Amino acid sequence: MKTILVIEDERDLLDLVAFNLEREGYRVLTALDGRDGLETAKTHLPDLIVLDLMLPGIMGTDICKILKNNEKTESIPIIMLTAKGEEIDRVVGFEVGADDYVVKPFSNRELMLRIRAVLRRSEPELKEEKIITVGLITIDTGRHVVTADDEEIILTTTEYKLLLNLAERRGRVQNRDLLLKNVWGYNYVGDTRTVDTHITRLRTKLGRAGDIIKTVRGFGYKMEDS
Amino acid sequence: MKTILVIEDERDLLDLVAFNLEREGYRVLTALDGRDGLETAKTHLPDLIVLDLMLPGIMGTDICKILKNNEKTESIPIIMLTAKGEEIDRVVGFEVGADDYVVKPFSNRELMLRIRAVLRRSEPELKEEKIITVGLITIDTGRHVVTADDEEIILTTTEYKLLLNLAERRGRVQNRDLLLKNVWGYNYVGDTRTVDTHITRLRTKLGRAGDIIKTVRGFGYKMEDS
DNA sequence: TAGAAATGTAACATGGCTGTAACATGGAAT
DNA sequence: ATTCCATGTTACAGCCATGTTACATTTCTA
Repeated sequence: MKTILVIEDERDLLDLVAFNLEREGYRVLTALDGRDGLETAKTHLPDLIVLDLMLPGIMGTDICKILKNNEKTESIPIIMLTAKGEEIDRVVGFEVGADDYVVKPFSNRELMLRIRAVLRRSEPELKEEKIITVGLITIDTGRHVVTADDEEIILTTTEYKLLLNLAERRGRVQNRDLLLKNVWGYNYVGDTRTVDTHITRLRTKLGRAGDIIKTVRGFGYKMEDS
Repeated sequence: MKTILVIEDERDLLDLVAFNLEREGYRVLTALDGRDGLETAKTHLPDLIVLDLMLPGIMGTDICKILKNNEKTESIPIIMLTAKGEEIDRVVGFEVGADDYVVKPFSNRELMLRIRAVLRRSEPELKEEKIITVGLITIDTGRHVVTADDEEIILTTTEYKLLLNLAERRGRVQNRDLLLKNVWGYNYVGDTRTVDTHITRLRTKLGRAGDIIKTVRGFGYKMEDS
C-alpha cells in the first residue's frame, strides 16, 4: 500500500487528485501550502510526492530542493505539476531533482500513469521470495503455489493473501479488522463477516491441513505455530 | 538497460545531459565532483562514464587514470567532455585511457551518437548465447529463433522480449509492473493492460505450446517450468 | 516516401471471484 | 436447560480481472 503526498494550494484540484488517487488504492496525504507539505513529508515519509510548482509562500522548486537535500527525504520521488504558462521546461524541473512532471491542465489518466511509472522505477527488482511451511501447508511465494498435505491447492487471490497473512504471523491472533486492513486494504469498507466466509473457504480447500487455522472466539483467527 | 554515470560540475549541463540520456532510455547516475564520481563509479559500476575534463578538486584526467588502473572499473568506457580552449587533443585524451571525447559546446545529438557508438564497441562480440527450452518452446538467443511444437514462430521484438523474460524466470510469477519494467523499459509510461494484449498475441502465435503461459489472477503471469 | 508491420489503447465479452445476507450451529453464561 | 451471541455455512447476484478484438498511431522497411 503506497502513500502519496499531494501539495497543491488550489483546493478543488487537490481534492480531485486526492479522490482519484484513493480510488486507485493509494493512501493519500494532502497539504495546502509548502510549509505544511514539507512538514508532512518529513514526518510521514510518503512513497511519492505530487508537488505544485506555484505555491504561496515557498516555491515548489525550493521545496523540491529542500527535500532532495535532506537525507531522510532525498529518495522520495517527486512529480511536479506545472502550468503551461510557467515557462518551466523539463530541464528546470529536473534541475531541482524532480523525477517527472505533468503540465496543467492534465488528464487524470496521465497523472495516474506517470505516478505509476515513477513508483515502478523505485520498486525493487526482485521481491522477497520465500517458502513458508506451517503444519501440512507450504506456501511458495515466488511460484505462487500452495501445497496442503502434498497436494497443490488452487486458491483465489483473496484466499491466497489471507493464508499468507496468517502464515506470516503464525502463532499470533489477528482480529478481523486487522485482517481486513492487511488483506483487503486500509480503505476497505465492508462487513467484517466477510473474513469468516473466506476462512471457511480456505479451510474447505485445505482439507485436513486447514485444521491449523484456529478460531479464537471473540478475538479473531490464528494459525497454529507447532 | 544501460547505466551511464555523468561527472560534471556545471549543474545545468549535468542536468541537461542527464535528461537527454534518460529520454534515450538509459539509467543515469550523476556526480558533481570527482570524488563523488569515483565513489559512484566504484560502487555502481556503470556501463559508461561521461567525464568532464575540468573539475574542481581532482582533474578529469586523473579520474580517468584511477578508473583505468582499478581492476573493477578498468573496462568501463569513458567519454571525455573538453572545452575547446583546453588544448587537450586526441592524444592526451587517449593517453589517459578515454575511449572517445566530445568538444564543448557539443550538440545533444553528437553526444548521444558517440555514446551509442562507444557502447556498441564495448559490447561483447557474442552476448551470452543460450538455448532455453520450456515445455514445447525453444528459444535460441544466439540466432534469435523461437520454436514452438517444432515449428519456427516469427515474433515481434516486444513479443520476443516478453517471452524471453518469462522463460528466463520460468516458474516464478511476475507482475505486470515488473514485466513492464523489464520488457518495455525503465521509464515507460503507459497502461499495464498492454501486457495482457501482448500475452494474448504470444499465446496465439505459440499455439498449444502457449498453454504454459499461465495467468495468476491478481498477481501477474508465469511460465510453467515442469 | 509509400506501404507494411508493430504497437498501445479502448471497448466489449466472459467467467470466476467476491461480499452479503440468511440460515445453521455450537459454546458460554445465567 | 435455556438463551444469546459469535461463528460456520451456503447460495447468489453483481462485479471485476482478464481475454479478445478492432483500430488509430507510430515505427520500420523497401
